[in-house]
Amino acid sequence: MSLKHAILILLESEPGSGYDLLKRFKEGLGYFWNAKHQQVYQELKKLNEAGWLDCEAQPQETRPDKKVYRLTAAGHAELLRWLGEPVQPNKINDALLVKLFGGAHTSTANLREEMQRHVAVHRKTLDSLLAIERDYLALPADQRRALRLPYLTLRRGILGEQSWLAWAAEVEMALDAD
Amino acid sequence: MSLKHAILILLESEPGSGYDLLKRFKEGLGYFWNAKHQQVYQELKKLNEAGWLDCEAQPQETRPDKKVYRLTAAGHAELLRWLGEPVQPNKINDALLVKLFGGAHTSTANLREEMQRHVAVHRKTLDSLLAIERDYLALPADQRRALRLPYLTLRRGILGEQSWLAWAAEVEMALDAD
DNA sequence: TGTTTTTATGCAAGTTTTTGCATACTAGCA
DNA sequence: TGCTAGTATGCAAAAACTTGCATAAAAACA
Repeated sequence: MSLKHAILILLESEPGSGYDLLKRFKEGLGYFWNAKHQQVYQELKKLNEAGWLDCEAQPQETRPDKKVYRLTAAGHAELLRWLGEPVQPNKINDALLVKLFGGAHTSTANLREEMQRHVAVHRKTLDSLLAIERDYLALPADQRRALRLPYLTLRRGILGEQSWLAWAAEVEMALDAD
Repeated sequence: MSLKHAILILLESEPGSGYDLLKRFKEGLGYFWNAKHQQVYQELKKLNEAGWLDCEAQPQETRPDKKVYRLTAAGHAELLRWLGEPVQPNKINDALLVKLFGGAHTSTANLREEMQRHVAVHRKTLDSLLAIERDYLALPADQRRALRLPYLTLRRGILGEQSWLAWAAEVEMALDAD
């Protein structure tokens, strides 16, 4: 599992607290790796106990204290080890498709509504991904170069969402044919 | 979670044993809902205890006994309830993208190899989905009509894999530019 | 004849993830 | 002034899922 390694990657580029990581997840990695705050805090604790992270409490005047984590040498080594190892192909668990698969037992209207809800979500995601892409493309060449691998993951999101919406159009046509 | 409901859907169309269900998973649902055999057997036990399934041991001469499960009225009601309820949008956890996101800490050659492994898997999946589609399209109209919802899930698989491969071509180009 | 695959089921232990609850202070809005 | 959103962390329990082990007989194959 890669929550561990997602965290290592984020902390490798910059140390931070659990809360910081959660914000960074939302901006980038979160599009293809989801984690609740409880899980991130737990995982940080475990990674710290395993010796992959160091933790330093950072007192703040007006806010609760931050615990700032950073990679240890062992953590860095583990990240490199993981990067050198093949990751196994993704398993997909998609409840919407399960519902559609069994959709014969419910009404077409119900399926149409369900699809519309999901279309709205996917369109919104696509919009925000395209906005990120516009910002990226406006960067100077050296910064674009530095971010070219995260950009490829962004492209995956964009192509994936576009493909999803194209499929949804097919589904709509098929359901309308009833 | 929908393993429960995936099982209910499969048993609604035809009663069967855990082993039967596993085979049916492989042929269809398994492309978008994964479950190991242990999980299916456990889940059947739970669904039986919850009163959604009935179980009847079916002795066989040459084979170990089969436990054939079928929906109860309560199970049927639960399936309808679930179908009427919105499913929440899918969460994606894709380790390959995590690796690519953090790929700056490893070699381009390593990333290229990783991509090639995944391309091979996705191409194979796409091929088998296209083969299923060919069979479907060769069916007489009434059978095609009966299977039109599962066919839509097949289309999702096909469009998704094609989109994945198009993305992989982009990645290959980007990595070659190094 | 020996090996692998298929049929058929399951326990036990571990890991991962979710859900629900809990605290506590600040800033901005109405 | 009271409400909502944001900052910042966590425990405990449950649910979901994986991994490893285990049995047992038949069929297919080489």
